[in-house]
Amino acid sequence: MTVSITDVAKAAGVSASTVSRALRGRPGVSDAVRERISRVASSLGYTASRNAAGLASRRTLTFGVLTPYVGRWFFGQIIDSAERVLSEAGYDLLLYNVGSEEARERFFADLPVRKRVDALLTLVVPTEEEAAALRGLGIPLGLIVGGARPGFVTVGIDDRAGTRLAVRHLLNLGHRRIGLIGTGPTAPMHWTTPIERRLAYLELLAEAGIEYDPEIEADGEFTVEGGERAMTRLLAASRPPTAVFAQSDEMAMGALRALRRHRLRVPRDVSVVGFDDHQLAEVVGLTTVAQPVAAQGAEAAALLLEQLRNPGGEVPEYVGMPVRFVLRDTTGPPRDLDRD
Amino acid sequence: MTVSITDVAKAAGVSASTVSRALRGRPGVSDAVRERISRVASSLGYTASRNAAGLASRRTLTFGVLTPYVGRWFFGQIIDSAERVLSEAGYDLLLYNVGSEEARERFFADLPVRKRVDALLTLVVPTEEEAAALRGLGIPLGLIVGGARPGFVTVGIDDRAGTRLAVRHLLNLGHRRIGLIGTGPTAPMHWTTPIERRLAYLELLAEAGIEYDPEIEADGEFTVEGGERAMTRLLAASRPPTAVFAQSDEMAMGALRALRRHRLRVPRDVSVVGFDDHQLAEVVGLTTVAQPVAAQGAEAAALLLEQLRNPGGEVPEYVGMPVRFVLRDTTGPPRDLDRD
DNA sequence: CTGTTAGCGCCTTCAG
DNA sequence: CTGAAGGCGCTAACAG
Repeated sequence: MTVSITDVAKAAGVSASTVSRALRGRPGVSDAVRERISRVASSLGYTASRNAAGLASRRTLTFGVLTPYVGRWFFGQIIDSAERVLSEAGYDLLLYNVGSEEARERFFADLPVRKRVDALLTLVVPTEEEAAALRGLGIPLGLIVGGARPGFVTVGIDDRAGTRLAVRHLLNLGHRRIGLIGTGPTAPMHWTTPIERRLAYLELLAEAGIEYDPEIEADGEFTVEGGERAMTRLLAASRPPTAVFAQSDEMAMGALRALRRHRLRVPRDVSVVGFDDHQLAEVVGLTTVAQPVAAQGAEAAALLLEQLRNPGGEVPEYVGMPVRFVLRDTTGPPRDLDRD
Repeated sequence: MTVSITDVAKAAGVSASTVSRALRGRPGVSDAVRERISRVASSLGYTASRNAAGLASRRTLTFGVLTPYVGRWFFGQIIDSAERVLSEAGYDLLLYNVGSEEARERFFADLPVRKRVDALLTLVVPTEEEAAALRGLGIPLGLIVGGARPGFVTVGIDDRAGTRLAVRHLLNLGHRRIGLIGTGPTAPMHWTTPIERRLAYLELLAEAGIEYDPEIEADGEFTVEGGERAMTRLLAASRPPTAVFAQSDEMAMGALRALRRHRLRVPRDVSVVGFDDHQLAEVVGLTTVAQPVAAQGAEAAALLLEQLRNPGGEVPEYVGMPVRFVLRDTTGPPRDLDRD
């Protein structure tokens, strides 16, 4: 039913090896024969099975991508850009969504990518154990996040620098009560982004001689809804903030929503800064810190491809991408400069 | 280096067949042996190669997903939800982004999924030729879109009904000059969504005795930026609209942005309705038509799985999902009721 | 330049 | 209940 290489070989009156060589453009086939074979192959609608080819050649021409979300903007952008680079290079992409604890365990228990992919790019930051399991795969590994991991080509941004841009901006405007929306204390330790951003926030407050107030820090779960709940909590503080730094644009948008519900004007009553430069940040006029998202996916994919092409070659351990402050409409001076 | 089934067989003192049977839970292995094998396998870190297994069994336990975008909200949601259902069922997901004309041609020329997937779900609406090529794969096929296609299990919504909800709302508010942002005349004919939505818009205008004015229809390319440009064009019309129906929330958000730039207030000066109920629609208070996006992906995946489990079984040709009108803050009565 | 011979790692008969 | 043999579709040596 499905046409195989021997079918083509017979039809073209040659051996299977010749068909294989001809179709893959390898040397050692006369032009005449090669052309005849191509014609026969396409008339029969033949395409080599990548699985079988991979089995024989030990190259699957497939990448694995591990992600905690597909539907969230940041991850979607990265998968999209990585896929473009890979398909351009002739690679397929096997996608694993390990967002739930359950799916994650299942993945690391089975490691279904074993012998199935030539390289793996992960958007979830592996625990030490998980990282070890991945290293055991014996293939090039890539990671996108704010800090390097041994054994992985890592692409990321300087979360601290980005955060400093955001918080410094609020300080320069005269804010002294600056709230933080990030992850709560339950955040997994291996996912460094929120930790780094929080530390930079604390650092800047300290530098400005402002005392940290836990009452104006809340967990926004890195989602719109979580950001909304977090902002609501901040507003209920005994002394609410005049400005808020949200660790992601999605949480910032949730915060904006909460403010609207409370009939508070932005930035007159409260200023808000996000992080990411989400596609819709411009639509809502959100002041934020931009990071090149798609570029990170493309770069990571390209580095892994390079590693596959040139196994002995040197690979950077960490590639940092630039961050950039983007001033829009959600930040302004505090209303009561003398309030604090 | 990488441990194979024979390694496990040797270590456990049995044959490879027995290992295969034991690990896959097939009958015909004594409990004692089965347990010994599992222990040995996991101590060796053995996982069967899905590629090799697929070659032998002719079942790849893999789904192919064809999509025009990954990073856009609608598609990301669908891929996400489909992936959940599939990984739950033990299937892997091979993702193909055929957004560019080039990638699309490459995909249909090679059909790299051939012999590589057990079923295929497509989020791009294939042309007749492409559909034929896919049918030639001889595997269950799924499609997510607003209309059925022969040979595909199709999941979708009633685009006309959804559009009617949106436009009727504007009419009820008293609007008579209602603009349309969708795709231009260059839209590919096989992608029915914009066509259907446009037809429903025209129908309703006709029913209301309003003459269609091409000057207040513009192409928004189904993106935020495109929507912004389209709205700008509508505002430049000799008689600008008092309300706009955007065929997607992303375009509607672009329209909102354009209105803000023009210092027009929403809904006082112009009303805007979108379509989709994007995650951030609530944040910007966008009135829209909601469709169950994730549910469509999950349903399509489930239907294909069912088809794989029960090849002879009956399959619905088309599964329609409900749409629902969501009233928020971007719509109101026209300012000058007597203006038109 | 081309064909033959061996597998790749696994599953599926078919014997026992 | 278990093992041996054969083959899935292809590529990689090795001969000519």
